[in-house]
Amino acid sequence: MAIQQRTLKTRAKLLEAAKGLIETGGYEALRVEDVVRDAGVAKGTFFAHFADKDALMDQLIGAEINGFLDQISELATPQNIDDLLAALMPSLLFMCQERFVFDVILRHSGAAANDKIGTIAQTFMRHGAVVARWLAEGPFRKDISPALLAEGVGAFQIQAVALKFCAMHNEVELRERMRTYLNAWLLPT
Amino acid sequence: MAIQQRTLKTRAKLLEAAKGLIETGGYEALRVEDVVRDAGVAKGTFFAHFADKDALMDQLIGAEINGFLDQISELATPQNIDDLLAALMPSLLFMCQERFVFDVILRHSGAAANDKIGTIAQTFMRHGAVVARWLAEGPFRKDISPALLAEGVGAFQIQAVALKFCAMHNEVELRERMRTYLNAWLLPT
DNA sequence: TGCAGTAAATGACCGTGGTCAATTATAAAA
DNA sequence: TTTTATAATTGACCACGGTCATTTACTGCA
Repeated sequence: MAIQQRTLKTRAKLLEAAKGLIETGGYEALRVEDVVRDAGVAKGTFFAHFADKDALMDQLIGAEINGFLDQISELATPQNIDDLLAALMPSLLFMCQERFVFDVILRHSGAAANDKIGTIAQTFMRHGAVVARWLAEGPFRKDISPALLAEGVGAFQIQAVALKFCAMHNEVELRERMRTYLNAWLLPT
Repeated sequence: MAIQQRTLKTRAKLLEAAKGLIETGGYEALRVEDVVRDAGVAKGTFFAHFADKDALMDQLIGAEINGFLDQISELATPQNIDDLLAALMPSLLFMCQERFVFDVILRHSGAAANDKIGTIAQTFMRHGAVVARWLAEGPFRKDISPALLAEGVGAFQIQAVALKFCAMHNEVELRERMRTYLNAWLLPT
């Protein structure tokens, strides 16, 4: 039996309700009970559409990140650290908005063994591909592969955001820290 | 009024019970109710001693990591990537044992704004100091500060473990990935 | 149009982390 | 010793994510 119309409708209602609640209260305060109330369905229905609350988070946050990637993909290859930094900042700032969001992203950044790969994990691959292409084409170090360079950029992005949430290191701004990392990683002397 | 004897006794009982349960069932399966049952106290008592379940995890996991740091601290300064790698592997493997443990570590790796700094966050600082000293003394790149180099090593450690949990990249071993990172970061050509 | 089989939705129920007003133990002061 | 202040403990209770047997809606077929 094919997928029914109401299935799509219900899923859309759930997503719409969740988005509305997040707009007012942020991600951390989201409650499944509120989502199903606003969507006008029963609690069990939610879990027929999403494996768990985290799966909903994965979809919503993944969609946001994909938005940034759409923007980034249209850019010309950055020719220096400043341009690269400018391209990376928006998604970095998004990750910074809520500690909770950052934690969700960390949890989902890698696909679990036999599971289907999630939205956020997909964005990480997509992000890696875009950055690798840039690094291959731009004036950056060429002694290691673009893929490895991109992996490193990803690692430093996580590090920069993590330290942003850390009281001990707040005196240095996120952007400046990221600039320092990129210079050291991409243009060693 | 000074701290009472029974306070220390109760806390010790709770920690002992938790350790026992983790030995048999691992960290993820730990339940507060089981801890208080084994410790012979009421549930509320647990939360008088630990802000939440995560605070207990922070203490237990932090203690383990401090054990590795004690070992590491006695080592002579590594004179090459292989020796450095050998020194870093034990704690890396510990982080790998359970996805749940890795998530706890990530959540606690930075201190929250106005909170007291946690055990795991302390181990990260301690680890950074040890690695920075090594990198300052050893035959590694000198164009950037030892502190920055150590921060990078930390970032790559997280990256290596994260990819270990990711089905897409499992073909490369953790150790080899870490070696690749260290070579590229510490000895750029 | 009615029937059969399956997909979707329901909501009472559960597990577990966390709260708090009430109670009990402790130690200092009288 | 008795009183008193406060630290420590208790357990009933709540919040919220998640489950599942039952009910309802849909669709293809006779």
